[in-house]
Amino acid sequence: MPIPRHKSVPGTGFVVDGFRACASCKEATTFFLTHAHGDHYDGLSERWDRPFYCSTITGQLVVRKLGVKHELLRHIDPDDEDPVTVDGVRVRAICANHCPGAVQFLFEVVESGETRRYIHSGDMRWNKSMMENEALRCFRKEKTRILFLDTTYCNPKHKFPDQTASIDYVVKTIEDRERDTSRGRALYVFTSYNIGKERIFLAVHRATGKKLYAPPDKVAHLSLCGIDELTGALTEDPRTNLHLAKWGAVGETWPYFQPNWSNVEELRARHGAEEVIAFVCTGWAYDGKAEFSTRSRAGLGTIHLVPYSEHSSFTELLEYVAYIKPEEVVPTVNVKDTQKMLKHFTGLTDESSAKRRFLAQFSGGKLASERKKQKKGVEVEAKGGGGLEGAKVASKLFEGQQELMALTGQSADIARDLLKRSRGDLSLAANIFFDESSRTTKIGPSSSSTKIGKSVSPFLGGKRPEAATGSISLGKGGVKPSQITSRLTTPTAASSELDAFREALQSDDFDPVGGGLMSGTDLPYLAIAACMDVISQTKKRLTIQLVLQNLFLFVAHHSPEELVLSVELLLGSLGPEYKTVKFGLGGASVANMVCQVCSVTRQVLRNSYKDDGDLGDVAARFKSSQGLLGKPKPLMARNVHEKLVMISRQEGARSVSKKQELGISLLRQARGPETKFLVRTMLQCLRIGANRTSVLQALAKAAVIHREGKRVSKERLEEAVCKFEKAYNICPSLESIVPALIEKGILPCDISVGIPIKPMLAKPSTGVEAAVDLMGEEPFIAEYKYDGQRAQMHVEEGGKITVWSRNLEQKFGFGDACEQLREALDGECSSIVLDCEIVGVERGEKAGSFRMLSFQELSSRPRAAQSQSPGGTAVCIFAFDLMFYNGTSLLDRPLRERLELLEKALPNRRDGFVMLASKTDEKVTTTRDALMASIEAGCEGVMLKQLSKCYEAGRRSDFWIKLKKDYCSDLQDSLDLVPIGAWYGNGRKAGWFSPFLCAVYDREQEEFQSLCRVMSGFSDEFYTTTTAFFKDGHVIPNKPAYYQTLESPSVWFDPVVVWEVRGANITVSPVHQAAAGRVHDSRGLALRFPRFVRARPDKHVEEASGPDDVVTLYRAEVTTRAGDQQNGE
DNA sequence: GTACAAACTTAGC
DNA sequence: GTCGGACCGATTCGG
DNA sequence: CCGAATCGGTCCGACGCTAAGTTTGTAC
Repeated sequence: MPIPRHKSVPGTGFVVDGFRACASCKEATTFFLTHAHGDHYDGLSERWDRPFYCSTITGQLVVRKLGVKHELLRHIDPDDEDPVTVDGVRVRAICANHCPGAVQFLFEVVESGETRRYIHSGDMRWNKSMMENEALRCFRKEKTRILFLDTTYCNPKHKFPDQTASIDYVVKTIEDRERDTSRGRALYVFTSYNIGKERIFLAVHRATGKKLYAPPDKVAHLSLCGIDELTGALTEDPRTNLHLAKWGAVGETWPYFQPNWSNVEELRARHGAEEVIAFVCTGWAYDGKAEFSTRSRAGLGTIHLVPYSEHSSFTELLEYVAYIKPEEVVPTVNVKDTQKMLKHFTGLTDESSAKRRFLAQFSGGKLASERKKQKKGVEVEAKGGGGLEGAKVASKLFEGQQELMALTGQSADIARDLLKRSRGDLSLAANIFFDESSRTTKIGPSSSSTKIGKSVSPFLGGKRPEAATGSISLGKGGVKPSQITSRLTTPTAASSELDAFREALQSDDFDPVGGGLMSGTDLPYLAIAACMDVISQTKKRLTIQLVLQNLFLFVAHHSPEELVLSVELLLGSLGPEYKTVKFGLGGASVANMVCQVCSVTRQVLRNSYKDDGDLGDVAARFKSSQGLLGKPKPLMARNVHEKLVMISRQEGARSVSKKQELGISLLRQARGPETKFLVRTMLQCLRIGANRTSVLQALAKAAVIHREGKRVSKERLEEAVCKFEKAYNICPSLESIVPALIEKGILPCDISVGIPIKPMLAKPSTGVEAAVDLMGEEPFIAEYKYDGQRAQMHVEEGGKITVWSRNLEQKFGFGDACEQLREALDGECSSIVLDCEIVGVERGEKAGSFRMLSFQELSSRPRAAQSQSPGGTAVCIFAFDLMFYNGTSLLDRPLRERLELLEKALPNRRDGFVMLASKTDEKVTTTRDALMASIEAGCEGVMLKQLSKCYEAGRRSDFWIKLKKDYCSDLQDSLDLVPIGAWYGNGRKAGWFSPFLCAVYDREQEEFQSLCRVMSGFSDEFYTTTTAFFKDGHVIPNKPAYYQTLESPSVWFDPVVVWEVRGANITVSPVHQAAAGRVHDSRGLALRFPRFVRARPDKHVEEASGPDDVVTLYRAEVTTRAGDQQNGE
C-alpha cells in the first residue's frame, strides 16, 4: 500500500499525520505529527514504537494523552534557529495558529540537484502576520511545489470574523453582564472540544481577574499547552462562576445548533446561579452578520454562538494560497471533494510551471493529438472556476431562501418571512420554524389512533388530505418529498467496504477473519445494520439463517465479548427476556425525532409515511437526501447499546425530551442502513423477517462452527440448535449461556428459582373432533381454560415469592396471590415453580363461595410497580402444573406425575383462594361434555393435555391443545357487521386499508354503531380488491351523523356491504358505541378477538346484526359466571 | 402549587 | 389473543 | 422412476380488545 498522497512528501518516505493509515506501508520511513488532535494522531498509542517528529508541546500532549513513549519523540519547534535535517531533507516548523503545539512543516527535498519545497500545513488558521515569517517568505520566493492544505472550510459559505473580534465579544458580554448586578449571579459556561480555545479563556481570565473552573483532567491537559499564564488561570474549585464544560454540554451542534435547555437548567441549578450565559465556540455558527447568534430562554439564560475557528476561513485559505502561490494545492481534509475544492484555487497557484512540467511528461513518445487533448483539459480546468470575487449578495439571500424551503418544506413566502424575522440568519430561521411548528401543530383529541400499537399514526393523526374532500391541496404545509430530495445534495455513496461486507454475509463459505468493517477490535453498528438490511431483503429462511450465522461468526472472531450485545441489537430487544429494557418511546416520540433529525415537517413526514407504512424507511429516505455539514463519527455497536439503555433510564420530569435528545444524537450519527434500523429499534418493530427463534438458532450454529470449524455436519448443527433452544427455554438469559457456549461449548440447563422458564404453550384447534383427533391414542385430560392471567409463580428457598407473566415479565401487583399461595403450601416445601391462571373473583359470604369475574375486571386491578399490597378485586389461583419442587426439576416427568405432585404440594388450598384447575377424569366424560361444562362454569373452554408427556418449556406443543368455545361454529354465533371506515395499513399491509371499522345497525335509531376494528381473517387478495372497491366510489368525505363511534378512522365509507365476523367475547368499551346505554350508562359494547369470516353479499346492510344481538351475547356471558361456585375441582 | 385532562407507552388477553 | 403468507422439508401424485 | 404438486410445520408480522402508569400541558 502506498502512502496516501495528502500525507506524503514526494521523493521521500515521510508520512505526515498518518500513523494508522501508513503504519504498515513499506515505503514509510519517517513519521511527522503536526499537532495533538485525534484525527491527526490516529494510530499513535503506547504501543507505537517508531520515532517521530513533532513540536515539544505536541510531544508532551501525546505522551500524556496516549501514553506514547517519551524516547520516541524528536522535536522540531518554530523557535529552532536552524532547520533539522532528516534523511537529508531540511525540515522546519512554523506556527500553525491552530492549537497549542500545532505547527506547519516546511520540507526542502533535494532531488537530482534540484531543491523541491513542500508545505504541510497540518491544521492551520491563516493569519496575515504569518507573512512575517522568514522561512515562509523563503518558500514563497523560492517556489513551493505543493502546499498540502487544511481545507476544512474550503467553501465560500464558511466565513467568520477575526479571532480577536470573537474574543472581544466574549469578554465584552461578560463584562456587561457582570456590571448589571440587578440580575443576580450568572454562571458562564464555555464549551470546547479539545485544546484550541485557550486564547479565549486567557482573555476572560485577564478581563475578570478570576480563575476558570475545569474538571481535573482538563486542567492537567491544558497545563501541558506550554502557556504558563493559562495554567495559573485554571482551578478545580467549581465555586467560581466561570466554567469550562465539555462540547455539547448546552446543546447539539450538528447540523444546526439546537439548545439543550434541560442541561442548561441543570447546570444553573447545580451551581446556584440565576442564569447561565454559555459560549459555544465553533467554526460555522456564522454567516457574516455583524451580530453573533444567540439563543435565550426566560429564566434559564442565553447561549452565544461564537464563531471562533482554528481553521482558516474560505477567504483566508485563498489568501494563503495566493501568498505562497505554489504550483499545486493538495487538500488534506474532505479529500473526496478534492476536485471541487481545487477549482477555488485556480488562478492562485502557479499553473504555468505546473503545466509546463505536466506537458513535459508527454513530450516524448506520445501522439500529438493526445497531447493536445491533455492540454485542452488543463486549460478548461483553469478557466473553470474563476470569478468568485463577485460574491453576490442577492444570490446569497436567494440561496438562503432555497435552503430554508428545503429544510422546512415550506413555501418561498414563508421561507422569506422566516429569514426576515431572523435577519438573515439561516440557522436561527430554521430554529424559529421548528420551535413554532412544534408548539402549534397539535395532535387533536382524536382518541383515534392511540390504539395502533406502535404505529406512528397517533402522532401523524388528523385527516389525510384525500380523505377530506380531495380538494385540499398540499397547500402551504405540504411540499412533496421529491422537492426536498432534489434540492439537497446527495450524500456519499455506500462505501465499497460495506458492499463487500454485505456480499460476504451471504456467502456459503464465509471467512470471518477479514475485518472489512471492523475498526480496531470494536464492532461497528454498521455491521449489525448491514446484516439486518440484507436479511430484510429476502424472505428465504435459509438465507436469513446463513446471514445471521455469518454475522455471529464475524463477531465471535473479532469481538466475542460483544456477542450478546449484538444478538440483542439484532433482536431489537435489550437485556434478558425476563427483564427487557423498555425505551418508553413510541410512534409519537420517534416521529418527532425523525422530524428534527431530517429537518422535515410533520406534514411532509405524514405524507411520506402513508406510502411506506414504515417510519424507519421514511427516515432513511429523508436522511439520505440530507446535505451534511459535518461527518459524523461511526457508531459502534456498544455505544448504540449503551445509548439505548440510557434512553430507557430517563424518567421523571422532562424525561421524554431527554430520551428524544439521546435518540436524536444517535440518529444524527447514523449512516446508510443504520438510520432505518435505529428508528425501528426505538419503535420496537424491527420488521426484518427474523425474530428470536431464528436469531438464536443462527447463534447456536455459529457457536459450533466457531469452535469446531466449517466442516461440521448438518446433524451436529441441528443437535446444537436443539440443545441451545432447550437450555434457553429453561434459562432465557444469554448472559448466562453464551460465554460458556463460546468458550467451552457447554450449556447450563437447570431451572433457577427466581428466573422464569419459558411457559409451555398450546396449539389451537378448530373444533371438538379435530382437537380429540390431535390427541391420538394417548390418554389425556380436559382441563378448564380460565379467563384470567397466566402466571408462573416461584417460591425461593428463603420464602420469597415472585410472579412472572406469560411473556416473562415480572409482576409485582399480586402480593395477595403470593400470600394465598404461601398458605396453601405444604409445610415441607422449600422451593417451588408452578404454572397457574390467576382469575379475578368476588367471594361470597359463605366460606369457600365465590364468583369468577371477567378478564376485564381482573385487568382493572392496579399494577403496582414494586411489591406492595395490591388493591382492587380479589383473585384466585388456579394451579395446573408443577415444574420444580424442593430442588428438583420436574420438567422431564410426565404430566400425570406432575399433577399428582402438584396436588400434594398444595395441601392447604381453599376454594376461591388457591385451587387446582378443574379437569375431567379421562375415563368418564367425553370431551364435548367437558367443554360444555367449562363454558357453563364461565371458562373460555378446555385444554386437552396428554398425560404421558413432559413439560416442553417454550414450545407450542402438540401435547397441549386448546379448545375454545368460539372455535366451534355450532357453539357460538357470529355477527354480521358493516364496515363504515378504515385506516391505512402498515408494514406488509401498506397500501391497503387495514384495519376496518365495523358496526352493527340499529334499526330503531337508524344508525350504525361501531363494534370493533377488524384486521384478521382477510386474505391478501381480499385486501387488494376491497381496498380498490372502497376507494373507487365508496369513500365519503365526512363522518355521517348516523354513525355512532368514538373512533376516527382515516377514511369513512358508505355502508354498502355486510361481513360475517367472529369473536370470543363481548366487552364494555370506551370507544365503541354498539348498544350504548343498554348495559352501561354511556359506554357501548365491543367484540374481543374479532376476525373476518366471509363476506355476506346475500345480505343487505339493514339486515346486519343489531344492538340486541350484541346485548344478548353479553348477557349470556355474564350469567354463566353469575352463580356461586364451590368445589371447582 | 394543585388538580385535572390529554397524550403516550406498555402490557394483559 | 387472532389470522394469513412465505418458506422448507417430506410426502404423495401423475405421467 | 422422477419431477411436480401438495401437505404440515414453523416462523413472522400484520393487527383486535382492554387497562394502568407516566409525563406533559393547562386551568384554576
